[in-house]
Amino acid sequence: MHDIKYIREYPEDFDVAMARRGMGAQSSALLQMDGDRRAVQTQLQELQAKRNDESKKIGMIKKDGGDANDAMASVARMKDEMSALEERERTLMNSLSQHLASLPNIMDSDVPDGADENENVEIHTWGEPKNPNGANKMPEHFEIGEALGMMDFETAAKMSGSRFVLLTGALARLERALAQFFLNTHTDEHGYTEASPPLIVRDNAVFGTGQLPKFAEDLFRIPESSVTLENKVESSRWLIPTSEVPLTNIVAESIVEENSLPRRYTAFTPCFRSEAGSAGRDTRGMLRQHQFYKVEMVSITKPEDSEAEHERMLKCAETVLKKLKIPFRTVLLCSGDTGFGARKTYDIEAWLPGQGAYREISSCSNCGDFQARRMNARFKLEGDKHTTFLHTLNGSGVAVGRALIAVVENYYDPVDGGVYVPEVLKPYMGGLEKIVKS
RNA sequence: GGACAGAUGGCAGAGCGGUUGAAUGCACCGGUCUUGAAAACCGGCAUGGGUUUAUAGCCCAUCCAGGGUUCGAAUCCCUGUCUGUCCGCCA
Repeated sequence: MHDIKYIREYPEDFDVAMARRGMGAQSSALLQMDGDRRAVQTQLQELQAKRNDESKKIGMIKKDGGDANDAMASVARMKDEMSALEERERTLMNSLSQHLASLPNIMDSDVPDGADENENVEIHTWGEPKNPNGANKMPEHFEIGEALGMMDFETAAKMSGSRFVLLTGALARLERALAQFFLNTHTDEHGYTEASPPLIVRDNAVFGTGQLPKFAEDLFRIPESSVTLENKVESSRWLIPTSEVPLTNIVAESIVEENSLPRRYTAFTPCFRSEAGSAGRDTRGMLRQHQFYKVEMVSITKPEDSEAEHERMLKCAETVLKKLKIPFRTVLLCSGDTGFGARKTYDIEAWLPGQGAYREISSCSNCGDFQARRMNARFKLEGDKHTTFLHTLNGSGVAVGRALIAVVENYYDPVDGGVYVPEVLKPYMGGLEKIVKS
């Protein structure tokens, strides 16, 4: 994990921005830390310059066969002071970086204030929810799936524990059909480049997207250790919690060509989450699993383009739900519900007749330059001497497991307990019209 | 898993422990020449940081990463990462 590029002038409202995140004032402490660091650095650099001069002299004297003892003694005198300064600089830089790494992203000014998800703001709705008030008792997806004999939680628990599911037959195929449909739509119609990324990543990748160091407990860790002569070195790799991680890290540590922007990637991958701390929530069914499939969209843009790209991405996600004819609503997350790395987030919530509620099926976030700073991802404007941090965005397009739930509940036929196949999925289901108990 | 070899600027590719941020070629940008183009010739062409009103100058750092030896490291030593080749195993 490298040092995060820090801000030199904190904007007046930086402390206000942090307060919206429930954090105390930061700017004066940061400026102080940075000032200290720079003072030490300047001192050190002056010494280094002197040392370099002396060393060059020694080189020249020795070349001519002269006596360089005076110059060597002079350098020797600087040594202690230099190593002390180096040590101090390292310490100061480390604490500054660590501090910066722990700070959340600054939210966009149009993110509404609010404590939690109850204060998110509805932007719009689409479609006619079946059973809008939950007046009629309608079955939930797990009741439908279990009755069909194609959704088996017990068998999955036997081999893997809780929060896993075994799909079989037409429901297993439905999952694959959804993924295919999403991917094809995003690549063929929305201009995304399909990627098939690694599912296991290193520390720095997860740090770059912001899940580390703060949210390590939400991830599945693969411990690794290598034994060296002196000691045992512990390290880790991580199962990706979302393909946002590998897709965004495509541009990590690089300076991309301006004319290659915006870059848009989509991938269909499993996602792994420990779900630590969510004990007791959504325990029934496959709404909240340790492992689920998701089609993800990631965009890399210039700063001035990220807002428009965010709206575009949201439309791409909404489009697949419209094509599936799943009623949904779109909400703008309030300050209390906006994630650590996001500047602004829209959630799309699909209507689930069995629950009589809208439930999250997609989350589209503009991260601004937050992730780019962490992973040092830049581009260079034509004619500009310096590089500029990119903006990164990610969105589910959409969660496959939850889309399956939505299809099962919205296309349920109470007459025979079957599930109609949505029109757009039929080509992927071998023309099957309806999933019924075999 | 075992045994070797390697990692240098956008690319290719030099580099004895000493004024090397780094030869040379290609690519790219600007100019001269030309009716225009090509060729030829001339010039420019990394990133981060410090200082500074300055994207002027000066300075520091960076030749995969982190340590070390040394007055001085791209060059020597150690560790890690990655790449290549061979062997073993394997979807």
